[in-house]
Amino acid sequence: MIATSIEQIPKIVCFDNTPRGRLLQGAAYLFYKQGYDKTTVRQLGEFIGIQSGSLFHHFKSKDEILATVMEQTIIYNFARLKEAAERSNDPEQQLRHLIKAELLSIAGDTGAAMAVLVHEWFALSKEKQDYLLKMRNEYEQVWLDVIAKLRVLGKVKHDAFIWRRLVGGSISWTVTWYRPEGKVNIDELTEMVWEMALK
Amino acid sequence: MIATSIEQIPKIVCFDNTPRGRLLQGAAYLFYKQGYDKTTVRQLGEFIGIQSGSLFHHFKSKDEILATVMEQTIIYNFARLKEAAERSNDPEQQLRHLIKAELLSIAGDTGAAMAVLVHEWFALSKEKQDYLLKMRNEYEQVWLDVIAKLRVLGKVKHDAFIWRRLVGGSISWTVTWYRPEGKVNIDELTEMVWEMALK
DNA sequence: AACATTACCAAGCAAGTGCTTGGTTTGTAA
DNA sequence: TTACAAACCAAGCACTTGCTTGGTAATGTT
Repeated sequence: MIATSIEQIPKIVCFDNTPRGRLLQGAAYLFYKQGYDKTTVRQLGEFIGIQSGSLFHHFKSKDEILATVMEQTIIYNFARLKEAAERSNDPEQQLRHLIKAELLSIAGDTGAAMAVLVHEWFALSKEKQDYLLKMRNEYEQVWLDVIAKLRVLGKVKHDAFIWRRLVGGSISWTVTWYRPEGKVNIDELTEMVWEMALK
Repeated sequence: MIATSIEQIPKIVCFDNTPRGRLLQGAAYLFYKQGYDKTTVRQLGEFIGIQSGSLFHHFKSKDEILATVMEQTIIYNFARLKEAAERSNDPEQQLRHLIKAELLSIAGDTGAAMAVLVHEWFALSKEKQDYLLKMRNEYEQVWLDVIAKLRVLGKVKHDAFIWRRLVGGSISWTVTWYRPEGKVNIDELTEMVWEMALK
């Protein structure tokens, strides 16, 4: 179930192939599988094939490793979301694209990293939380722009923030249950969420 | 922001007033505010006003404290959910009651304890996870029974499990954002989720 | 070849962790 | 009053943790 070395795990797209990138990749996987606190620097070192002390040549603290995993994940998925929004001019179709993009982030190729972002949020230091929250707000703004247009069209009646959180909840929660080999794929799931969202 | 002793915190309904109950109450609060791993037995002892070693007169490990907090929370909210289901015979109304009951669990009087259940799941040992999963299945069955009736009526078209997870996601996710002093109350939220859920 | 930079090792420190132990106090009921 | 169990204390053990340090190997550039 849990891999013993970094070669055996699926690649997470938001990390490059430098030593530093592989380190983040391994960290994301272990944090995902075991949680941040239960993953020791010794274990992480062994996993990617270096001494635990050598980790601190790349990052000055374990906390910074976690923060960087999260930061890269947000950056990558923010880009993906913006691309999705630009793929159409019709708000209803834009919404569909946003839903699919977010599902891909969470249940697809960056799933492990997104799970870390969701589950280990409180393990972060307060300052790093604040920093990442700013990036998160930009991300949310893409959603809110589309929702605003849907409200003008009368397709969304409720408060935009609350509505977004309910829809976002359905999507984010997939992190706890979705498996690619299960009975629905991302497209079908997109369709279901989309129908629910647009009453 | 974070209380320094147990007298200052709001009571969580699922724990009684014995020394053991207060211990659980304090643990739930600290685990909620700081996370399980960042809460030390020394801190918990100080919080409820005993020596850290004395905790182990009541529980044989820190892990068991966490598991008990979760167990009591599930038991309490399972009872609440069953009551809710029995409050009506009309499936649509039953659904409304279920939604409200679950929102109350998560965003209401057992919110802190439910947050622990959600966030610290991985901190549990594998055996305790399995044990609690069985209770969780009973809980889910209450939902599935109502959904089955809704499907017969044509009110729910999609797969029952997936549908439940999407709706449950919206509800569970409130743990990350809902504040009682915010712009919607539980009843309004219930209504929003209910409308979304029923096509 | 010479240098600079990046990547890493081996060893260990200081602090903190969950938990144990042997004993004392407090509550309760006969 | 006595008996007994529940509740708690004070001290500390055994271990793990993140991280530092002083040095070496690998890599790339000119």
